[in-house]
Amino acid sequence: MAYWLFKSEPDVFSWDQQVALGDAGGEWHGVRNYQARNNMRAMVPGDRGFFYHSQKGREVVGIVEVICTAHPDSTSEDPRWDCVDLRALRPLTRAVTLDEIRAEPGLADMVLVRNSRLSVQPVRPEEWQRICELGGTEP
DNA sequence: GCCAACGTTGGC
DNA sequence: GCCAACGTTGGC
Repeated sequence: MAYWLFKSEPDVFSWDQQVALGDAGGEWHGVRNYQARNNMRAMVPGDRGFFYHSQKGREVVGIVEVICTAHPDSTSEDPRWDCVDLRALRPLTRAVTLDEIRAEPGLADMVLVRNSRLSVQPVRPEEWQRICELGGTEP
């Protein structure tokens, strides 16, 4: 199983909205960046992801599950853009902020820190473990 | 709201 | 295929 991180501005699409979609989940649409798209193409059902609030919050707030492989993004006519579907699994007991992540020696090399603009990014197993610990939830 | 970092586009 | 111009993202 692989781990990922999905970024969203809470004003546009928040964790609460993801939760409201229920177990059926929904498309992670709107990504128009090749690197982010390629990451979604590499996903398989069962992969896990952190749900991160950018701009307002700047913190990891929950855990999602990838529920299907990449397919055309229904919000684009352009066949280049694919996306996966996600469903909310559980919130973190407490959100883990970007500042905390930066302050953790073991997390300093996260893509979130190194390339803050990439909206869908891979997470290493040890990073996953550590953020789950900080967030007070099972990995 | 500003600006640095990064990605994309298009002229050559 | 290079690179300048432009647009977007996201932290501050």
